[in-house]
This record gives sequence, C-alpha cells and structure tokens, in this order.
Amino acid sequence: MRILVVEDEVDLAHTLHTGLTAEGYSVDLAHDGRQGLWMARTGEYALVVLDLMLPGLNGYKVCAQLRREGNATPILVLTAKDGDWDQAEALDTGADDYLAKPFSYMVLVARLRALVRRAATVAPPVLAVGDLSLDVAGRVCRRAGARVELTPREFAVLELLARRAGQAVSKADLLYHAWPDEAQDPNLVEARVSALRKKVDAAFHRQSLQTVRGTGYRLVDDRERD
Amino acid sequence: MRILVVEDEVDLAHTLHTGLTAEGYSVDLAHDGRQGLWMARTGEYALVVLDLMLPGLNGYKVCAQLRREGNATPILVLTAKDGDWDQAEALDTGADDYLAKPFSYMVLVARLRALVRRAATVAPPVLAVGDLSLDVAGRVCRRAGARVELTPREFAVLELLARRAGQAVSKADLLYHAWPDEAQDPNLVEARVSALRKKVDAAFHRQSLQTVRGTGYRLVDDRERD
DNA sequence: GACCTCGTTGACCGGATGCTGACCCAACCT
DNA sequence: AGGTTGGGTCAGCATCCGGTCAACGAGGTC
Repeated sequence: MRILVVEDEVDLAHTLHTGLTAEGYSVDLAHDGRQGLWMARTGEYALVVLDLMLPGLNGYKVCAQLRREGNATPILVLTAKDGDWDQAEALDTGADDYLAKPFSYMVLVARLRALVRRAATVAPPVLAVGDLSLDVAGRVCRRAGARVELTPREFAVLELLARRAGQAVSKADLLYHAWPDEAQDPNLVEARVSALRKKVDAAFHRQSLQTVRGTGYRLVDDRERD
Repeated sequence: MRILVVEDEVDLAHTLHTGLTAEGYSVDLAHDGRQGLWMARTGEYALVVLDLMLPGLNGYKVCAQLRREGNATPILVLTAKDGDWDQAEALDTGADDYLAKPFSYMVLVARLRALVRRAATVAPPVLAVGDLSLDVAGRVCRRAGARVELTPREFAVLELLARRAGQAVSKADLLYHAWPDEAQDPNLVEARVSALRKKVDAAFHRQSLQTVRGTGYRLVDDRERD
C-alpha cells in the first residue's frame, strides 16, 4: 500500500513519513506541488496526503488538476487554516477528506484508513485485459473465468502491468511498485514474470505477457492472434 | 458501537465528536454529503447523524440515496431550520428522526440512544454469504439453517468479513473492527479465524473462510466449487 | 559464425507467514 | 469459593514465498 505525502514543511513531512511507515504503508514524499502532481500522476498511490500551502503550485491546483485529468486517487487535504472557506474549496476541487492542522496523529491514521477502504469499495475494483481479470479488492485473478492462484508478489506485478495494459512497463517501474523496500535487481522481476507466465499464459496456451527487450514487459489482449 | 456524523460545520462536528466519544461511541466524521454517503455505504455504522445543509450533496439526497440502495441504517437528521416542511421532507426520504438546531445535547443523546435501541429490535439486519447468515441484531449465526454458536469476538470478526464478502480483508482492518481498544498482534485474528473455521467451515466440510496470504482473509460463497 | 548482452527458468534454501494446541488468567456465573 | 467460558499469549510446526544463483537460450552486432 503506497502513499504519497506532499508536504513542504520538513519536520512534518518527516514525522508523517516515519509514522506512516511504522503503520505499514510505503511512503513517498514530494516537497512541492509540482513534484507532487508528477508523482501522483503515476497512479501508483492508494492515497495522496496533500498540504494546501505549498511552494510552486498550491494544493488546490494540484487537486483540481488531478481530477481534471481523471485521476481518482483519494486525496486527504491538510491545511494550517481551518476556515470553512478553505475546507469547502478543497472539497469542491475534489479532495475526499480534510484535516486542519494541528491534527491528532490517530485521527489522521483513522481517516486515512477509512479513505483507502472506501476507495477500494467504490472504485471499479476489477482490472480486465482481454479475458484476464484482476479483482484488486478480493485479490482474485481469473483467466477466461477460471480462477488462477497468484502469490502477493505475482499479483502486484500483474496489477501494474494490467493498469498499464498495452504499454511497455519498465522493470524499474515494476520493482518500484511491487517491491516496497528498495530492491534493485531486475532478476527479481524476471523471476516473477516467469512464474506468472506459467500460471497465466502457459496453462492457457496464451502469450499475453510479452517481453519488450531492453525495456521491460507488456500485458496485451492476445486472444485473436495469427 | 460506531456512529457516523455527517456535518460540515467544523465546530459542531468537533463538539459532537468529543461528546459522543465520551458517551462511549466510536465516532467517524464526514464533512460533506458525498463523503458521508460513501462512508455510510460501508454499513459499519449503527447510526448516522446527518446534517441537511451540506456542501456537495445535501442531506435529503444522501438519505434518499441510501434508502434507495436498501441501506437501513438509522438516520437522525439535523437542520438549522425547524419548519414542518423540512421535517416532513426529511422523514419522507427515509430519515428515522429529526432534530432542529439549536438543540440540547442531552436531547440528541437521548434520541440517538432511542433510535439505536429501536433499530436493534425493529430491523434485524441479516448478513448472508451463501448459506451462511449472520443476524447482527440477534447475534445469531447459521450455516444452512443450522444454528452455530459463536463467541462475541468470533462474531465480530465474521461480521466484518461478511460485510465485505468476496473481498480480501486485512488483519489490520479486522483488528480495528473487532478489537475496539487498540490491539496490534495479528495472531489475535489468526487465532479467532482458526476457531471460526472449526465451527463454521470444518463442521460443514466447507471452505468459505479463505486465507489471502500476505493480506488477510476473505469470506466467500463456496457452495459450488470444482 | 563468434561474441556479447539480455532474458528465461529450474533448483535450492532461508526466512516469513500462518495455523493450532496448550496454557493460563480474568470475568462471570452458581 | 469453585467452576466455566472466553480469549490472549506463546511456541512449535507446516507451508509457502521468493531471493539467489547459475546454466542455458535468444537476439543483436560485427
């Protein structure tokens, strides 16, 4: 579960990082609005914690821009002010929840958990590429309706490939997404993909997991080939 | 006993939060209608306190939408106006009680308690997953019609799994739901699930309580498996 | 074709994860 | 007080992941 914290105050950012990491999340930090926007766009985050007062590009704009791009990642807004106006505007631009500083750490974690959970139930939880489907909420994978058992790592890898179906995904991206603690070795990915191919492709005489030499892998709908 | 308060006025929301928490309820806050609707949908609340005047989506709509979805959670409506018209409309859309601001805190708590009590006796909500049914009000569990005796903790665990049937539920979520005072050890959950399996699955040669390795557990309808 | 790099995959094995029985304490009857 | 029940704690065991390594294969280049 990866979380993006967009916060320029170094102390608070650091506190959030250590706290949420201890809570079991993988936390990435962005220090200004522009960087936050960039990182959020990757769509890899289960949630974005966004300070409103930011250098460069303020939180309202980041939030509004993400929504304009169709990005539905849940956003929890933080702000020093607690006026109704701020709150209203933040929620209007598409934030999902709001917390005024100073806030209790427990409250933050509770809200955050609620948001993630809600998003999981509301968002379309099933990724589909051809007849391969991934139920992200239930952690269930099916090919042509048949259940395929995947290990957590396999699921994480296939999930990112499915989110970027048709696109080549670099091993670096896959490592970043599926190996929360920094792992480097590309062979980790190769080994997992190899295992996935057996379960998801070979067992069904398919070749949807393609190698993109020099880059990474690509997941495609391969039902009507040659 | 978990209560959802949907209220955009920060002061009032805060007052209600502290007050009701002191009263022994677990209180979650939503700050606008849309958020309130999402949170209420999880079905985890014994009661919803809903302000009518809300940004985004007003209280009438939230209420009406919940009822349309078959959600029977008791709803106590708050509003600044006290005209008969408002009251009538709120109750028509499916609210269970009505309170005009400003109101006495004592009155709120009394009404609220009454509502919870009434709801518990009047509308026994039954969760069902396959032939497993949980009567939440009566604390009764049945498999294929046969009564299964569960301890309180077992019931709490199974209840959350049933509410999120088909989805993988993390041990953290289960802890959060079934161990109100903060407990941490995942083994608590494992031990309860182990006990549940004996009563609910093994005794009926079933496997509806599935392990999702690395994540938690999932409750499914397993009646027609290969 | 020689050579090199990149990718694939099987084997191995250590560590993480989950399961469960045993034990025991605390709360609650009687 | 003595008995019963719930359930937290612990430890041992089983299972499963998945990281590591190395041998092999496939492409690409000269």
